[in-house]
Order: sequence, then C-alpha cells, then structure tokens
Amino acid sequence: MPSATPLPWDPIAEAHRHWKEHGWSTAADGMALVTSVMRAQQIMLASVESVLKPFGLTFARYEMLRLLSFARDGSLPMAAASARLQVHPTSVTSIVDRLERDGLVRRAAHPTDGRATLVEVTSAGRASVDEATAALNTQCFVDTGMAPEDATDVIRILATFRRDAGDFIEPVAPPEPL
Amino acid sequence: MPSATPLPWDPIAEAHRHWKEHGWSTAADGMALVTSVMRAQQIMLASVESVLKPFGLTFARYEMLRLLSFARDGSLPMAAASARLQVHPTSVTSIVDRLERDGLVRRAAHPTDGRATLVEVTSAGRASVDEATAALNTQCFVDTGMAPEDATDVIRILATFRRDAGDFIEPVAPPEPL
DNA sequence: CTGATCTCAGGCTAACTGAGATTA
DNA sequence: CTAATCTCAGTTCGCCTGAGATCA
Repeated sequence: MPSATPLPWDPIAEAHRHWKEHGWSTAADGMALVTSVMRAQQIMLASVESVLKPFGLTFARYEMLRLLSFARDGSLPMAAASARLQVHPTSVTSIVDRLERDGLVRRAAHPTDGRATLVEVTSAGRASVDEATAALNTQCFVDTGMAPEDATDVIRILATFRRDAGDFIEPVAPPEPL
Repeated sequence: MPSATPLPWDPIAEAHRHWKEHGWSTAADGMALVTSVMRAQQIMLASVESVLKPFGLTFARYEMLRLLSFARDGSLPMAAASARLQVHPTSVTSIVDRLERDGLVRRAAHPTDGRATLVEVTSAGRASVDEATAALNTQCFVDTGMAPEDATDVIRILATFRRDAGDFIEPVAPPEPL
C-alpha cells in the first residue's frame, strides 16, 4: 500500500451515523465494533508482518514456532497445534510444510498413536523464534500505539468475548504466578 | 473449521505469563493486545462471512457496496474507494471485477478526469447490500456477544488507536447529529 | 516531462471443500 | 465398523510487486 494519506474524518464514525439515520440504531454499535476490530487488526498485522518479513516468517508461522517453543519437548501433535492456534487442519499442514522446508521444524512419528504426526522445533527454529520475538517485542509490543490502561481494558474485554465465543472455558482472569 | 472444542484455559493469558517469566514484562501487554485483537477479528470475520455467504458476498465486497450505497450518486472513483476502504489499488480492481461480473456495480468513465474510472452501484447492487445489511444487523450487529458498555469502550479506544496510526485526522469523537 | 490512475501478469499466503489413506 | 488424524488436489480470496497504458 502506497502509505495512505489520512482521511479528514473517521470513516467508522460516519458509518455509525449512517446506521442511526437509517433506523438501525440497535445495530449501530455492533457494526462500529466489528468494523473497528477489523481495521485495528489490519494495522497491527501489517506492523507485525513487516517486522517478521526479514526473518522469512508470517504471523501464522511465527505463532506455530512460538507455540512449539513453549511446549514440553518442543513438540506437539498436528491436531493439538490446530486446536491451540485455531487454524484449519489443512492450513497446519501447509504452515508446517513451509517451516519444515526452511529447517525450522521437523515432523516425527507419534510414539503411541500411529495416526498422529508430531511437529518439533529444531534448534534453528528456536534461534529464529527467539530473534523474531526480540524484534517484535522492541518494535511492536513495547509500544503498540495505545495507552497502557486502554490496552489492559481491551485485553480484558476481548478475553470475555473470546471465552463467550467458545474459545476456552474459564477463567477469564488467569491465575497469576505468585 | 470443524467447530472447535473449547480449550481448558485462555491461551493468550498463558502466553502473557510466559512473556513475564522470560523477562519480557514490558512487552507482555502489547503481545496480549495484538494477539487478542487478531483472534477477536477472526471470530467476528467468520461470523460476518457466514451471514454474507448466501448473498455471494465477502466482507470486502460488502464494504465496497456499502460505501457506494452511501456515496452521492452511488459512485466513486476507484482511487477514492481504495483510500476509504484502506485496500490496495489492485485489490480494488479485483473486488470491482467480481462485483461487476455479478451485476452489482458497473464501471463508468470519469466525466472530467480521463485517467480515473468511476464505480457505481447498480439497482441490483443496492438491493443486495440492503438485504445483506438487514441480515448482518439482526444476526451479527444487534448482539455481537459483548456487553454494550464494553463495546462502546472498545470502539472509543480503537478510534484513538486508528487515529494515532494515521487512519484519519480528527476528531475521535464524531460530531453527532443534534 | 512528471506524476496520477488504473489494469494486467504473476507470486504468495491462507482458508476452504472434498476425497482418500492410515490407524485407534 | 466408526471415528480420528493427516495429506493432497483444487478453488477462492486478497495482498503484494512490477510493468505498462493512458492522461492531467
């Protein structure tokens, strides 16, 4: 994208106004919420992917590496990765294909279940995810462009939303260490 | 996606804990924020696209129709649509290609600028966007799965975020009619 | 001429459907 | 047998780069 010029006003606020003028008042906030989240995600994804690009990683591939690097033994069955990352099984296949081609993960037979395949981070994969994480932390996550108290509000609200959408059971507030 | 089973705990809260344990405390909230927004967008997009599917629309195509239906004369130059929807010019070409193939928009010459092409909603396009909007309102927007006061908080916080990211100039709080 | 506007060609990612092989 | 797990083939979508035609 050719580094867009800012619009003179907020397009979502304008759409919100249109909704109310058309008698859709009860849906106006919902429309604005969904549209806002879509656009915020687009901004954040662009930022994250630009940082990951030098590492040859997409956000999906980064998340796979991160998940494996935190897993016991650095490995998980494909189906477990699919469930944890909420990505389609065939997408897991293609993500792992690409990471394997780059030597960042390897496939291994499951010790007891002959149907399952394990994915395992390699040492190159660990090095790659560590460097990528350092870059993301300094370039994206330390300053997201949002006030800290706003960030924690959004995190908390979206945790309830995700739980109610069926992502996980309980609790919304995680047991903090200590 | 085969209607996933809920996880027993919040994977983002777990990642947040990992970040803190690894000495990345200053980046932990940023990581959780970005990941939460990504996942919320995924949930909302899936919901919206399942409602739009019977109409043969994606969210991107729906937004194009919505934009045109609110525009004076129901038409805009391609470049204006690209700026308003924050999509790449070549993506506008392909979105309009598809909508035109379905008879929902048509291309027309710009009256004064020979370089520019206007996109215009057809009456079929207006009918389609009206029906799709009614379906979205009742099935997605009236109840987004979020408490109303949380929704307005998120809308407000993300408006500031979008403005600071360069989406638009001012003001964050739009001039309300009356 | 420069710069804006749009289209096309082509690569890449990822989602999805549907089918099939293998094994619990 | 049924159900789970994974892969493959093929489609669609949208993002992106780079190049070219057209016109202000």
